Amino acid sequence: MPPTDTTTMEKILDAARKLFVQQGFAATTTRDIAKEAGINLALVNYYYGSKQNLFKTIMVEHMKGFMKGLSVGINDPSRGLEEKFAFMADSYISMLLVQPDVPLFLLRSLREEPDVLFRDVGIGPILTDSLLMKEIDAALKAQGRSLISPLQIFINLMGLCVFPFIARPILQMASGIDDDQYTTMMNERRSLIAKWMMAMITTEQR
Amino acid sequence: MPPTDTTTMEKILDAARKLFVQQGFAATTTRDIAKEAGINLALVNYYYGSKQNLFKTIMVEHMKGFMKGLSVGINDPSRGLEEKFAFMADSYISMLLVQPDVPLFLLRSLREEPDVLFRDVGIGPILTDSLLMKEIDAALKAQGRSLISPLQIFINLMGLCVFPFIARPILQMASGIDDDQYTTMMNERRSLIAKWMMAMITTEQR
DNA sequence: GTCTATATACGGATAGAC
DNA sequence: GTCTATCCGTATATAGAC
Repeated sequence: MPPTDTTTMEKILDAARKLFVQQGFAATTTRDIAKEAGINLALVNYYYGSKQNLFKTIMVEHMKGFMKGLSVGINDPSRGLEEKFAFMADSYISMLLVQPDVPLFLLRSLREEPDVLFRDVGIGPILTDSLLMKEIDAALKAQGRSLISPLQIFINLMGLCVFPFIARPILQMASGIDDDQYTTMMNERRSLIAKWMMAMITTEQR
Repeated sequence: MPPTDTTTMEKILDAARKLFVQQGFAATTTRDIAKEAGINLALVNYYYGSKQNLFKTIMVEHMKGFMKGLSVGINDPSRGLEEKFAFMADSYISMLLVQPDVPLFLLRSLREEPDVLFRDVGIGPILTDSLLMKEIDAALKAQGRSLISPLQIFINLMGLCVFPFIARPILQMASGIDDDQYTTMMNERRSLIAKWMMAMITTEQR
């Protein structure tokens, strides 16, 4: 995206983002970051104080981006339930094809520093009163399946989108398919997921 | 599980397993391991040569355990398709409730050292000729949905089982539910997943 | 703002006594 | 087999010159 970087601060941030997301906090050194950014080692601390602080900056940035996108998707009044599923799946898959390492980075980071979630990102239970959850709930009730929590369905949506990217190495090995075939499959999921979601909701209770 | 450890080698292995799985390779020090095991620092290298080698031992151990369980599940001739789904989901969820950090550990490790997969574990495309894949394929064809790869369905199965554990922190935050409620939900999934899987397969093509 | 040089600490690994 | 002591490389961070 940035062919010619602008300021030194941004060079550092770009390098740090790339390395932290790929390797995590402990495996990334400030020397790696300085080299990747093409700047002097001392400048990392000059601009960002500490490695910890630089990491937190990257983490909060990604976390906020995710929450923002999610918030828009689950509260879009212009789309019905299936359209919401389709739009969200398509959006996530587009993002994941470009940045496949981000989910693992976020999930890993949240285990190491769960406090960041509500301290620096200010995350609350944004799902609870969302339009999407209301619509899922209504659809379930229409099928007489009110015993199932709408959250179960939401978890499925996220899992169907994200998991194939997180688990790509092992899934590709176990199935013996190559990179191109896998990417093709991910693109097919753009439209499949919404249909699967509706099938899970509308299947009759047994 | 082990209230009284036996040999020094096992003490080290148990400590290393716990810490590596929780924190990953880079964030875990040999000193941490020695302290956790209650043994002398020098003994780590005495028994396992290097931190790298100890880590690989743990990684291969978990990887083989996973592959073994998977191999059994997908080739069980005594169960039909829906029963396979139900059995596999139930097995995975039981394991994940006890060891929720293992999937993230494996997926992370495989990114860092993908070679270990076929070098030390000897993993091939075990899915390709499995009974489960044949059955999924047959079920899809029976619905006139031969355009969908059975692998897509398998990915869904794994995602529905594993993802809620990997993403637990963020999902719990976003929904505002507590630990007990979340565990209850995971237990409900034991029986839900197989039904969802069948719904995804048997829903009519549109 | 950017560089060199360095303080300070920590981590992996081993030598050698017991 | 287990311990103490230590070597040696590397990492974060900063002081101070330019």
